Amino acid sequence: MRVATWNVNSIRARLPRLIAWLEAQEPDVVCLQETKCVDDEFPWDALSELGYEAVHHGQKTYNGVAILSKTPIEDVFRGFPDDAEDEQRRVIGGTIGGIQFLDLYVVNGEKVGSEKYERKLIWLERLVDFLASYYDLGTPLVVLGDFNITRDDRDVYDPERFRDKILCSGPEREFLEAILELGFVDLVREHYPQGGLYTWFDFRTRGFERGQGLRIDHVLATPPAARACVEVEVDLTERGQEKPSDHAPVIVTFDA
DNA sequence: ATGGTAGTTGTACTA
Repeated sequence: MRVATWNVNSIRARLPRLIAWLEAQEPDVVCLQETKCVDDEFPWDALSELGYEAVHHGQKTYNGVAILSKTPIEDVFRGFPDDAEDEQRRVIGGTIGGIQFLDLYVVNGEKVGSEKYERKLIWLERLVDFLASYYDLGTPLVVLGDFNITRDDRDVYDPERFRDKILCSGPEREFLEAILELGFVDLVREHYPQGGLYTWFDFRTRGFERGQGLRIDHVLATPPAARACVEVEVDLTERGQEKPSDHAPVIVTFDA
């Protein structure tokens, strides 16, 4: 089973690329972030024509997550189960082929010390509580998506430039570590311990053209899922296409 | 310390 995560930065703007990428890569499961649309604008038919069933938790203009799958998606839930408000749609979960998936678009946080940053930390605390209380972490579970956090300096092209800045600050990284301490394996790190493999490149600084990126998209797996992982790839070719997202897809392969 | 681009939107906001 080939499983991908990709922040598409608007599924409507990215639809031509998404279709070409699905045809080329033929992943079985795709977790998307930043769909930036409501259900009525979601490209159900185009995805169905490619053989994908989809579940979506979207909103106008911002956020939005979706799971695409060639086989049935079961036990779907949208948002944290205890979130009555759910104004920012950042979470969707489901089970495919006996593996549970949790697709996340973590709050960006704008700038360390800002109000959005404080909301990011509160959101992350809630995520850790949710993972610890909702799941049996001895079962196959993959938590993946745009975490908007670098794990450590190996994930930063210029660590000094980003020292204690947003996406790299200590408190953010501590929440990512807290998730890993629950027993998750960071699959990209496991396969590329040397670092220097990035998933996001800032449009503003022409980061991709300069090789200046960050690894902020992650695939975290519980031990039974991690043991089945045989291959990990960041699709930098996609990031170099015309009209790309600012994020590259991350693809992992699980042996059946 | 700041800005740069992109998407959606509507003449600002988020990333």
